Amino acid sequence: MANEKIIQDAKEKLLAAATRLFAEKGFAGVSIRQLGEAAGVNSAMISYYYGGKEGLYEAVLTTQYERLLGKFEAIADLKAPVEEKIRQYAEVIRLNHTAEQPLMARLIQGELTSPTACMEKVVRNYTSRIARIVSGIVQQGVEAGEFRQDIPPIFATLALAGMLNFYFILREATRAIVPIFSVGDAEFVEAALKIYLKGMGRD
Amino acid sequence: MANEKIIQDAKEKLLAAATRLFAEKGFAGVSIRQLGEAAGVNSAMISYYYGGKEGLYEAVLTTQYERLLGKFEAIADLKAPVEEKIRQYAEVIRLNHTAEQPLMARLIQGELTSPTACMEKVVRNYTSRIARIVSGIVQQGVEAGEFRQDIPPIFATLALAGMLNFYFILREATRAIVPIFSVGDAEFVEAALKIYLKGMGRD
DNA sequence: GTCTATATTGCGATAGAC
DNA sequence: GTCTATCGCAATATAGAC
Repeated sequence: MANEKIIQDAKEKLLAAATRLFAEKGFAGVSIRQLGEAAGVNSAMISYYYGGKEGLYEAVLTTQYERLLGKFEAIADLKAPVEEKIRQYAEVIRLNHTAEQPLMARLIQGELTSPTACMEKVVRNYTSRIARIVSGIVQQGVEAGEFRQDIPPIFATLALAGMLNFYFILREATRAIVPIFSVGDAEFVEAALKIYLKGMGRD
Repeated sequence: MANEKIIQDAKEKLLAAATRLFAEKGFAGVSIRQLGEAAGVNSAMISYYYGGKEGLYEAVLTTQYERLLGKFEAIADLKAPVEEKIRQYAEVIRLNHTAEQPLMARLIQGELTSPTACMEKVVRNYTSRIARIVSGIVQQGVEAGEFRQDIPPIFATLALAGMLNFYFILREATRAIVPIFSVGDAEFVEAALKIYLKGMGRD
């Protein structure tokens, strides 16, 4: 029905605007009035649809985490050598911070850095699930004899995730002033993978 | 004079309490009343000494950045092989997130992730200075023939900083639920250095 | 220097008209 | 479903007494 379409529109417009604004200013830095105005929806609708500002925030976080989780699961399920999976993982991280939804990455990183009290469970839940999936990929490399065996897979996972994500966090914070980031994201990812794949090599 | 001592005490107590509270809850998440109460100082003193909440925040950030910058400069100035400098750098990061001032690290990381509008210049200034110093250490390794030459030093620096810092960011956000972090920080740092030093090796 | 009291502004949430 | 109006509260900042 057309009515349901309109409702969906208002809900989705709120979700989209909230994703952007929360990412830019953090949960405490945005008011429901700003959220409503940015979405072109009356701010009272936030309570109506999401039960309040916190409910909207949780919806934003969950949506973005689910999207990311799905991508990592798809990579883990591929029939491919481990190096190819690692490269695809890196590419998801890169796209995630650039072309696709640059702000969503910032949102998740922000919540990671200083979690809102009420969101801790959500963050911990998804973080551990993602870590487990990527760790499984590294484990595959160890079992295939391609990766060294003296590093626990979860440590190797966190090292890789850190190399890639931290660069983009920093780039976002310092871009346009520091000349560091003039070379390009793809070049950094390539360099990081060189270090990582050699560092994890078995020989 | 005793009077100056007392003034200094109030200023310092505010700075110390603000460092802790801003780190825990972020800039927007703390009120000047909370800050004053935690410091045992009347909240009106914040405007008196620091010109307002933002001025206090800037003082906190600058103080902590200077502290960190000094440590990295000291390492860069050492007469030591590059591997030793890299290990000391990692140790500073580790201590910075654990024993010494665990919350201050969170504060800086938080500001890095989503800078307060008014703090962007401060963050960019210190970030670029720190990046340049650590990059100089890596450059030394390249020139000494110990590190590979096909990775730009600034990329190698960001990769190292990312491996180490991201782990602690994640640990802080997920600790006590996810069993990932039961093994210990020093063990992770050792594993990360193994990957990094082998990955950056010249052979 | 310190503190009380307060001016002013903005917040999140909701009752009630339509 | 949507919007206006408003309640109750908490925020920062400051004037002015001491």
